Amino acid sequence: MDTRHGSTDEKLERFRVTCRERGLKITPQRIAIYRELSHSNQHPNASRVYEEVRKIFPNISLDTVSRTLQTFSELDIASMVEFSGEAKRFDPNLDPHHHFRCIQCGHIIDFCNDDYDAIEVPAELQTKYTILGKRVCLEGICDRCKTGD
Amino acid sequence: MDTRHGSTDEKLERFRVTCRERGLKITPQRIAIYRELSHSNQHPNASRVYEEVRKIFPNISLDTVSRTLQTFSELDIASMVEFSGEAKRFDPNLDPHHHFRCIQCGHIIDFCNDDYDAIEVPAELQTKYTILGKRVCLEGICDRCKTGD
DNA sequence: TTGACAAATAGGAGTAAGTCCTACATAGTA
DNA sequence: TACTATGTAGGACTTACTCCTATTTGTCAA
Repeated sequence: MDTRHGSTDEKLERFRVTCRERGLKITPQRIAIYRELSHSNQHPNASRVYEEVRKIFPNISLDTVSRTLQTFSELDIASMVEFSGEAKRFDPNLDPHHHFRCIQCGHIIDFCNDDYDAIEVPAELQTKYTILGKRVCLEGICDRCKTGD
Repeated sequence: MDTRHGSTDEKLERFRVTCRERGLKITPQRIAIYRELSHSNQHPNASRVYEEVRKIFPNISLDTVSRTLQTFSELDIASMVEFSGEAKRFDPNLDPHHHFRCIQCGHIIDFCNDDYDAIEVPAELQTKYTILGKRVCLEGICDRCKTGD
């Protein structure tokens, strides 16, 4: 899957173009971070990327890696895995339901939907893994943040 | 939505029964934590529950709240919001895709599925909120953890 | 090509959220 | 009612950032 969209060189060239378009300075650190992220298929966190990039830039700081990954996700150069980076959150609702989360205020809204409950797990996943839960996760801006903020 | 399944008293009675069934001692702290969780529709984290429960038990510790919520989710008295409680994880894949996450090793696997891409956002959500992303999140045990561990 | 300057970085301090440890307390039972 | 496994409080520790400030560096304009 990770080769569907071209070689590393192509990816890096697209990365440079995107940075220029969005007014982001192209620094060796950013290139190294982007390269490491796009090589990994582990959905790494900042610490993991930091450990790898440090092999090339021993003086890079974790803060730089953290900020850079954040910047990438804000500018749609990468995305952040939904709900990650939040404290453990608990839900007393045990019935099948789905989540909408506001990316601004973090509020999570439960909703029910029969069509979503009925989605099927692809056969190839079902044989390979033991599926224990399935849920549709929507993200966006909630009504409050849209109006008042 | 939070009243669909009966009054607070009914919930608490069911809670007591479940605890007994699973050999969990019924302590005043656990009752207070459960009550607070089931009153909230905020998907609270341990700190928030702690702040509330402290109003009734000023000496309760955050550790107790934390452990108790963890216990509740292990015994299916509550659930933990998927991916929460993990460090921010980043994904270089910007194409529509979905996530399977192993609840044992934390590994996240991307997969593509046209049916999942095609799911529609319910009209009432679409008018109320601005939907920016949608994804199916599956959870379970991955092939590695099933066999080797 | 060279400044100038806004943006980015390094390194250290600070913070949030949770987990570990151990002595003490108590719910459930016999 | 007394015993014991289970649970709790409080403090130390850990992880993963996030903030701050001085220094450095891409980029643009002359």
